Amino acid sequence: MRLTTKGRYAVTAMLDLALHQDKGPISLADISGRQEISLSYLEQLFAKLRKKNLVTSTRGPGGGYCLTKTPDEIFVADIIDAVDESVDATNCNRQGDCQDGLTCLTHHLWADLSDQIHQFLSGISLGNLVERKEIKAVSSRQSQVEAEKGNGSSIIMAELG
Amino acid sequence: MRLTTKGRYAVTAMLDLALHQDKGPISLADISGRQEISLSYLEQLFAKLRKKNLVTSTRGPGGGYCLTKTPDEIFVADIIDAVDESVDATNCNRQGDCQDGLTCLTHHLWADLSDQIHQFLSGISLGNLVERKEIKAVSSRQSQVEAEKGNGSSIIMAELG
DNA sequence: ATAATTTCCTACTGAAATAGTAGGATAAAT
DNA sequence: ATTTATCCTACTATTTCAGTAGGAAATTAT
Repeated sequence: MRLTTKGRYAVTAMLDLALHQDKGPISLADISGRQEISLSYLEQLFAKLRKKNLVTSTRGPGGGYCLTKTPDEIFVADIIDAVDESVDATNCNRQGDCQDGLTCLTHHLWADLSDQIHQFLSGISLGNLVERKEIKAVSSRQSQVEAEKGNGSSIIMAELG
Repeated sequence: MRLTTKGRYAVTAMLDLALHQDKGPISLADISGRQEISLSYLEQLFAKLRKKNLVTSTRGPGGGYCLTKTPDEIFVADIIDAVDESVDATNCNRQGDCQDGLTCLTHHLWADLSDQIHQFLSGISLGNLVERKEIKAVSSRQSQVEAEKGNGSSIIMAELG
């Protein structure tokens, strides 16, 4: 089992999509700018997300990605699974054949742990995350930073603040 | 965060110790035989377990390793931690400085997940595992296999069965 | 004493995965 | 026609895993 930057990037990018979905298709360049994830790496992750039917794409100017379902119907577990980060802690892929075709001494422990993690992550939807106030705060901070980058003016934001 | 063979081996070996602690110091060769873990790799893992004061060692013939505390006082989380498999799912080691010194969009999600996993694994002691009937079953199977290897006779076991 | 056992310690290694980079092809809008 | 953006493949430095190898030091038994 691993949970590394890959899975975190995927969830972060999908959450970014959920937060900005009202603006139509969101380009990976936008997500890359806001979340500071390499554009090319994002492309590879979204290839997998698209294959798993979590997002749809439109090409050309004004194009980008949209969520296939509503944020409430997309769960963190689905996203992590889509980019090949298994949430399974057993060595045998839950087959129970970890020691010469039979179960190893700790098989049941890892199976239980896997259940715990999976239950937790499949209980949290993008919709849940969007509603969290800590995440709203981070998101609005990111929008400000991007706006300042975009028009090169910190005076406007200073006036708003 | 990762949970791989390393952490699983460590927990399995420690559980093996707990199951056989009545026989005095247990050699890594014994554990290696029963759990099918490379002896040399076990040595490296036990170097870490010893540093974290989870086991004590005695050298020479009849020597081996003993648990420092009772099985009820040793928790799975301690073991995994000892062999450097962090149970932390955040990218910033819970510092909250994952994006330019500030928290990234999904920081709180990974912090919560980390709490879940840690809570689960630090709630399970070696003593708990020893009492589980699935684990008792696997352990007695392993003892039989080792006995057959040892005396080269399957007749005796056939009589017992 | 000597031999056997067992821990202890360091260095090395093949394989795999991560986290990218690079370069270009394809499609759509202005 | 140009720009924007996805799409696709291949390459790569770094790290870690999981294990091998070889020997030193300590302890027990013969």
